Amino acid sequence: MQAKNDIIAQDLANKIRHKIYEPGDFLPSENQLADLYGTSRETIRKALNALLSLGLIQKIRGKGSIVLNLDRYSFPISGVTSFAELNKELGMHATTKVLTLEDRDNLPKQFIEYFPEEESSSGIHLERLRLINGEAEVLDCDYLLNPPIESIPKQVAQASLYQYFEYELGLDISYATKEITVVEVDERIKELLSLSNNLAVLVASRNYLADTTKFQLTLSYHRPDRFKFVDFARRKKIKL
Amino acid sequence: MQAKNDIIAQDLANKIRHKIYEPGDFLPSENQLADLYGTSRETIRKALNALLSLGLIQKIRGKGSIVLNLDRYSFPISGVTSFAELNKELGMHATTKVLTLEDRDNLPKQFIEYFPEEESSSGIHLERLRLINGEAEVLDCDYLLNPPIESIPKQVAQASLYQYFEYELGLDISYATKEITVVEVDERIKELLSLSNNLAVLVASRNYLADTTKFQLTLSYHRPDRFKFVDFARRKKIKL
DNA sequence: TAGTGGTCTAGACCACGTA
DNA sequence: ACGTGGTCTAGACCACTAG
Repeated sequence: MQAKNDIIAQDLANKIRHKIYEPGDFLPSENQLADLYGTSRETIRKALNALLSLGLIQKIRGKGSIVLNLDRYSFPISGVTSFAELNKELGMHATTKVLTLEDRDNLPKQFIEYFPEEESSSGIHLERLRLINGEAEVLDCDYLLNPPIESIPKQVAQASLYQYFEYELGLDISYATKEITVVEVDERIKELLSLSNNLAVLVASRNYLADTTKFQLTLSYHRPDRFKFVDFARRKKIKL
Repeated sequence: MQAKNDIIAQDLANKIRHKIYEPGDFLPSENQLADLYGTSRETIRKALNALLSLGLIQKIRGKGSIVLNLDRYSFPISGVTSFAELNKELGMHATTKVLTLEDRDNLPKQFIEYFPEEESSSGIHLERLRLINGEAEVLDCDYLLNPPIESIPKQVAQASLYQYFEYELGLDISYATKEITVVEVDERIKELLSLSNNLAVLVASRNYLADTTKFQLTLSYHRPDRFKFVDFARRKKIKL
């Protein structure tokens, strides 16, 4: 059973997506929405907060909730999302070539620099080349920690890891930390990505389950000329 | 008057910062916190949600709220934050050299490719070189839109734009969209940043006030070998 | 003055984890 | 059985924007 506030948030997001509420429009007021959805105002507010943090709306006191411009220029793709999901969402028609899929007792060399804390963890080493229109775009190097991941069927590596984790294994993927840098790569990666020099954009991430178990380390090497990371951010009220 | 839930969130964040609650510890339960702070549980939950989205804690149903590991490896610096704020927060001892500060009737050429929608907007063109230990690190090129920004005193350009906007002008800085790419730069930028080739990391952002007024366009050119962007992200429940 | 969002409350019921 | 977080409610008061 989905929470009522999530259902409402999803419904409003869909209506914004399908231009039932257009950028610049005001949503119905919170009281009206509460009537519309037959719920309390606090529940409506929780739904609106979800849209707020996604950058779909902006709330203006005394006036209402205005739909923001999410088209053309901005296109937040950050978050914890798999390549397969992005591919589907953006209609990229990408293909995946599995280069490596092997069980290991310790972390492959290339990962140690970025994830030294997992040096002696057992897991599954997975390397996949992502191609768009036949051109190499990204090299995804994953290390799936065991536990909690016992094994990866070959066709899953080819398709969607996240769908397998969430729907087959019932894992609750929750959060990630990411680090974007520019690095020098070796000849192998240079050739795989058809780079003109030895620089690539590296996105290194640690991915966690809802119970704080770390389950995935990823090194994503991107072609610098194709890399683009778009983000929506709100000014923090809390100072760390 | 600060909202009670913000005060509580700030207080808990401080206690986590100062290791009163350490990574791996559980916070007091929501009911206990409600008693401690003399407030209702829903207010506590709003405070905890702020810490959740910052990546400071993880809530586990049936168990409690556990403090996450924010040290060593991860260090979320994303969001809508000015260089002066980062400088202070991280103790970087950076200096700023103002290269350009002039009123304009239209957008400078270099901005048009990234912000075509503002081509004929008047504003203030500001270029600042950020140095750390005397070495050029970042070139920040800003265009402050007029309105809402009328003018920038020279010493403000030297110090903190955001402090001036928020405390002097009373502007309510609210959100931003950012785009990170790798670009080829011209000779001028190459020399300013002492680049060995003509590649730089570009962070282009549009910054908005709470009433959705766009007030700042920024092009930040970073040395690739020094650039690092760290982010914390939660898996989205809402599908766009 | 009326309507909007911002905040807070006191209580309720549920689902999950632990013992 | 008990404590935890997850959700929802109906109402209250406030601050702000508008006509």
